[in-house]
Amino acid sequence: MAAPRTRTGNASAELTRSLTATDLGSAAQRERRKRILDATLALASKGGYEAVQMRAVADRADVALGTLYRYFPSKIHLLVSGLAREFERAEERLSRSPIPGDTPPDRVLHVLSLVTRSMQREPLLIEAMTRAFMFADPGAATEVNSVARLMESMLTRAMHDGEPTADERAIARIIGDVWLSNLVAWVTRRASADDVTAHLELAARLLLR
Amino acid sequence: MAAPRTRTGNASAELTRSLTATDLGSAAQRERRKRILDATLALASKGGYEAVQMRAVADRADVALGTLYRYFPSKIHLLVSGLAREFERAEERLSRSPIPGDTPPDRVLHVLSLVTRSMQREPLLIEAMTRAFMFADPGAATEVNSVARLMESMLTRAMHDGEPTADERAIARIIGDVWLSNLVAWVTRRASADDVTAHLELAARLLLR
DNA sequence: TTAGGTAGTAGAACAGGTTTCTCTTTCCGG
DNA sequence: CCGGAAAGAGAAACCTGTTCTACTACCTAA
Repeated sequence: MAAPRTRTGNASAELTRSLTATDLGSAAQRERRKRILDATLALASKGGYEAVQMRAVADRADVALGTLYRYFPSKIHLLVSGLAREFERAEERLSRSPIPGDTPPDRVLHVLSLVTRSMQREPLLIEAMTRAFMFADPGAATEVNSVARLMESMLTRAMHDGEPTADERAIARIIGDVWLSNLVAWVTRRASADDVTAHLELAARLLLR
Repeated sequence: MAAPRTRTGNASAELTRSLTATDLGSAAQRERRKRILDATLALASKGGYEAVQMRAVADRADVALGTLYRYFPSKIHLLVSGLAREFERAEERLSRSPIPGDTPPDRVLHVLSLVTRSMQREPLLIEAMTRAFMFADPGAATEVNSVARLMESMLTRAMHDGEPTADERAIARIIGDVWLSNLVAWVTRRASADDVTAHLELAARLLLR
């Protein structure tokens, strides 16, 4: 990034972690956090990664720059936290009704096709969140991890309701890996949305035969 | 990045592309390009992505900052071009002797284990190049593409000598995808080198059974 | 009530990627 | 050899992520 001046001090070891939703006692704080993430996603939707500028986010969220940094210690934390919130919402939506599809691979592909559709609906938003996720360094591991967990749980749940077997879990992880790599390829325009879908279907076919 | 001021002008359409090795007629230019990439890799080895600072690269390569930007229009182009050079060298080395391993999956895993070993030998270098590759935007598509091509050709060649079948190509691509995703997980310390190896072996086993 | 700590605001300051400007130097066709 | 274009040097300027300072508001425990 611009000038990640060699991080000083940092004794409390909590300085590099975003304030998670549960940390925030006061309603005003939850409200602030929501405004910040809303502003982030709005800017990302409109102009992608580069449009998510910290001053712009702070302005739009009606918060001082210092406050923004208190809630999210870097642009990466901010965007990945936004991604996590989107995943949480998606999982909530998914859990409300059974996932269509007769076989596990069908259902996995159905879930992933939702993402592919959102790629076409909100390309800049997906670009911003994907690039942040991929660019993250260990300092944002907590946030990245929670996204990875959500992703995996969505995929394993799609395979079937009960507890997944080890192989099923492995397959879900591989499909998730293919999906991530293809997302990256899509961001750099090396692959179209149709390419991504085709590759995912092929992977599912090869893995679940 | 810091200040990718909305790119102005850019009429020649060549401004956003690195000078490839073959573009460079003069020996002095090839030499300059080599010095720049050497400096880049040296700094990356020592301090990872954040240590590859454009002014530092220019200094170390004994080149003016403007010249550096003439050769590589951004830090991302620079690092991804360095990665491409490494891949070319690796492919050259690989093509000199047959790849060990009795079965296609064995050979693919052998090739990938070379990378895993280099991850342990030069973690910061791998971190720098991986993050640049993953963070790339369409402006660096040319460079990213050439890396992707090299990677795929290395993997398909590892499977066996002749022309690969469509399924083989697909499998190589999937394994490459798994590898990339795991590289990212390794960079954020969500996965150890052993985890990466284990996941790759598992993927190979599931795909090539 | 009051001292002290926490969260917030406003704005300056700093760092590093990128651009721009102004020479010099090098190269090349005539 | 000559003049102009292209390439390079050097340095300032600009933009945006990040950090820091000074100040205010509020909340809580003594």
